[in-house]
Amino acid sequence: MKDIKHFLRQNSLRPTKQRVIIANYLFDGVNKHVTAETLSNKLLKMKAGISLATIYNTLHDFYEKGLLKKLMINSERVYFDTNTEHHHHFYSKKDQKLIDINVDMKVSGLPKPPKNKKINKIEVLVHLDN
Amino acid sequence: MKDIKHFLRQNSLRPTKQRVIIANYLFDGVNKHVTAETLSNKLLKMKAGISLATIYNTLHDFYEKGLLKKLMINSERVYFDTNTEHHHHFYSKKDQKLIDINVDMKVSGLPKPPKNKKINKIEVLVHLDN
DNA sequence: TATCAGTTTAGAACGATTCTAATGTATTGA
DNA sequence: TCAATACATTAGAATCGTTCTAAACTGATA
Ligand SMILES: [Mn+2]
Ligand SMILES: [Mn+2]
Ligand SMILES: [Zn+2]
Ligand SMILES: [Zn+2]
Repeated sequence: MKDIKHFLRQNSLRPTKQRVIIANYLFDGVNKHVTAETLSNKLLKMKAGISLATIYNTLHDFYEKGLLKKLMINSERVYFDTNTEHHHHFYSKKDQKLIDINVDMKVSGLPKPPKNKKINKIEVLVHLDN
Repeated sequence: MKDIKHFLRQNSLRPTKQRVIIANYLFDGVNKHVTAETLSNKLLKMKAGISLATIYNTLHDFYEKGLLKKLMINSERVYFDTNTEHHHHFYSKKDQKLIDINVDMKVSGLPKPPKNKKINKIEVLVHLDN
């Protein structure tokens, strides 16, 4: 992501100082799973104090533009995923960490969905012990 | 569940009035997915006003005795499942409803878990559109 | 039936998230 | 270039599901 400002404009997002900092971090080429809190901590370490309100706003703005995926695997916090391809996860509750499963997995033996309902997507979550 | 009092005692739970009412409803032979709120509403309709604190306490007590499974598929509320067998779900976000998938499903192509980690369980969640 | 550990309860506290409304800034068109 | 304006940022309040607290209550036991 060389020109983040251009990238943001392409996605109908004004390249404000805060968005540039956050986008530079999130879209550096390494897929990430962040929460508002982990992102805030990371930005503080980078000496970029951005208010929590802006962090929430920005994550949602990026999500609405399709730049992030939202993962709701846990009732205490929302994860945002920079990998927007359909994929699955390993999840360690102990570490509160997600790891992408990008390989092609198949789910067989799936029954028909209930009447008048259509399958949107299938999510496999592999819980790790330790 | 004929004798709920006996059932509760067998599980090291005192058969108090509130627990008997809740257990009678939850373990009537029909599997259910409840949240504290849906359970509270159901009990109100049955003219059994039980405080929310007791509902949360009781759900957690039953969970700790292995009588309920806890499902965290959604960041806004916790579901408790009376089906404690390993199984999967259809989920309709619109209806906020879960439907059990009891048939034998297989997930193939799963990669090895990360070093020093062991797979605890695999959960398949099938999101429905409407 | 007295005792007491366990239970229930209302309401306070908590924590993630959203909202509010005041202030600041990117964009644009004269 | 530079106001005018629309959009963005922010601190702090509000919200909402859930947990905690501490006082009143009750089931189990002897
Ligand atoms: Mn968070
Ligand atoms: Mn609930
Ligand atoms: Zn991912
Ligand atoms: Zn179920």
